[in-house]
Amino acid sequence: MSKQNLPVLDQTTACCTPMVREPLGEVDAAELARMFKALADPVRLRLLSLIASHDGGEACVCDLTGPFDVSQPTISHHLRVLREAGLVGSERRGTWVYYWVMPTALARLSALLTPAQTPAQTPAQTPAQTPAQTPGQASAQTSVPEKASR
Amino acid sequence: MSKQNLPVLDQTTACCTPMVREPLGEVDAAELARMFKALADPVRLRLLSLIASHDGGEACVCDLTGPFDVSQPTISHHLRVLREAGLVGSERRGTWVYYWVMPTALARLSALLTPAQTPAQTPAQTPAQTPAQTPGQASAQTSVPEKASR
DNA sequence: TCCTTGTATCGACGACTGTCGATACAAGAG
DNA sequence: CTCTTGTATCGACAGTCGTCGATACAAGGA
Repeated sequence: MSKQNLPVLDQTTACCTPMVREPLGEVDAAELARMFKALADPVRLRLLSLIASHDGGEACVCDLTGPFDVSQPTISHHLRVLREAGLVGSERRGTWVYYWVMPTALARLSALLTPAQTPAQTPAQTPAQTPAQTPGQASAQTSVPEKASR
Repeated sequence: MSKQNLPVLDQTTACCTPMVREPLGEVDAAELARMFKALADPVRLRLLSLIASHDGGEACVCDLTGPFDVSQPTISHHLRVLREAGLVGSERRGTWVYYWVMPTALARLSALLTPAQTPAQTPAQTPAQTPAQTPGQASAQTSVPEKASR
């Protein structure tokens, strides 16, 4: 925890364009990676979905410690990670502390991962051996495409 | 690398429902966390955007090692992480190896993070002190909401 | 055949992360 | 005030991750 104490990520700087359109800059990539890192844990993912799907869009911590096998300090730690990534907000109300999701943060990540605007068809599945541009120099690569499976 | 050798994640099992609708199961959360973990690095995020925004939707590794400060083995390692998470595919064509994004994988994560179907208004920003359901027992919490900022 | 270039794997090392028990803080009840 | 309950912080520890140099493998050219 002695790394950097950037207080809380908020979505003011980086982009909302799908990454298919243009490559990410270093600064945007670093900030987005911090948000994805907060999502990169099964417990946090379930916590987030539990909060998001709860009545009223928010949940008390006492509703969140039950469904998990981990201890209460661990749940508290995960909630802090989600909060510091800007994915949830929190508020104490009397005895209990409530958490809710930040829809703008989720929407931003969702938009980033949107494959394309044109909903034509999935252009993968076989990359349709478009030679694109041969990296070094032009050479007709008519060799058999061989899966680099491992 | 001695952990588990699950070969490559493919999107056959888990859901495509936004997590706002229903809580994630343990199995789905674990698999989705593996995919988000692959996105949780600035270099991998930039690699993915570089591949996705490249001409023809695919890029040679030789196009990808240039824009980064890290070494070639590190780039190769990151590409492998992306491939084993099911986010990109790869193929050797003669001398060069090409990578492309898997749009279905990205679309699945994007759908999961979609805040809501109803595009009414953002229900956060002030959680609208709905008492929802008092956790332990009914008690009128009319105390002032105080931000649990840190 | 040997040489060169492109890419992947190996082994190592430092940094970070998830988890725990112990403990501290916050707020209400008696 | 003291007690109880809900939540957060503190250290510590094991496991994982990102990075590197060295090296191996793949493919084409001389």
